[in-house]
Amino acid sequence: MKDTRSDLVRLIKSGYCAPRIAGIAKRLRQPATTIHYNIKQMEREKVIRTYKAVFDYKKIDEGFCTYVLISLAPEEYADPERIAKELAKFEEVESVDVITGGWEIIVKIRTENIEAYYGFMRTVLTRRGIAKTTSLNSMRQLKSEFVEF
Amino acid sequence: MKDTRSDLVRLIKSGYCAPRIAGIAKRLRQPATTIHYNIKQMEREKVIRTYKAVFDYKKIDEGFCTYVLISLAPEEYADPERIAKELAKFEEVESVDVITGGWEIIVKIRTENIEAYYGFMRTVLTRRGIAKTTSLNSMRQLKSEFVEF
DNA sequence: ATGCTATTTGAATAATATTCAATATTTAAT
DNA sequence: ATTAAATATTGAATATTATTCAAATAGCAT
Repeated sequence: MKDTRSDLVRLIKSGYCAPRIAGIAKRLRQPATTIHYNIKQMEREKVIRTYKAVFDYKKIDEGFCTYVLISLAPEEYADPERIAKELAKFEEVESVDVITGGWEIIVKIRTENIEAYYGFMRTVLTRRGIAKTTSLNSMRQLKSEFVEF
Repeated sequence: MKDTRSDLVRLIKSGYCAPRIAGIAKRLRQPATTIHYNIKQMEREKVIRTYKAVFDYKKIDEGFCTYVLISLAPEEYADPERIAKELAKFEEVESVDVITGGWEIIVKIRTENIEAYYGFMRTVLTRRGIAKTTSLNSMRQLKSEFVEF
């Protein structure tokens, strides 16, 4: 058996999907061409960024979810985006925001389990510029990516 | 002009999309029927929960993004999910998690602006059971829903 | 090796997206 | 209010894509 599944997951995690125009048209009781026109317009204007799949993350070995609050070292205050951009590159990272409040960055991370998270933490969240981290572990996810569980 | 757009946004925000099998097949250099078989399997097994659109949220009047750390009142400790579930119902809420650490719940909220957020905060985040909230405003989003900006 | 089950695949069909041209609606200027 | 220009809606025709089906192949347990 080929391992098609992980390739598939990787692709549809952030793209390779499309709107179901016929279904939308039926639901909104409008001609498919009208729906098509409006959606293409939103795509052209970049209102829609992409289409993607949402997973049951436990079933794709990303069941362990953590929010990490990051305090930067003073020398990074001038440009918190530098580190934020670096963090965004990792596939384990679902989201990265530069924030106000007691911390500079919040990152949402999905790994298989606590060991994998510990590994990520040690290799990534200990780099120069990151002064301190606070991990908030998700024990239960009621909603994610606007999708209720 | 009909207001097709907001209907459209509402629908594709959490569904009414599908994988582009032909595109995936070409990319992975595999027959479309093989891709189709594997994807249908993942759908049956509920590995894939749904397909959805990702937006440039500023362009759909959801540009103001906040993470809220919630401390529950002691009488809610036994069942933090009760309140978490309630919060998940609001369309402004992107995600809700019950967490470990200094707070019980973390919520990600998207509103048009700070006034709309204030309104949400006053009506929703002040209900019985919620003892204290800490708002972390997103000043810049580098990644969201696994999609880099 | 044998049989059994799960997966892969190509050919045929069904369904859907897209294009195009015509019509209707909105917008802005006078 | 009238007009002209730009934008949006729509049905019919076409192109593309998903899906079904049957056959072939590969994996697995005994």
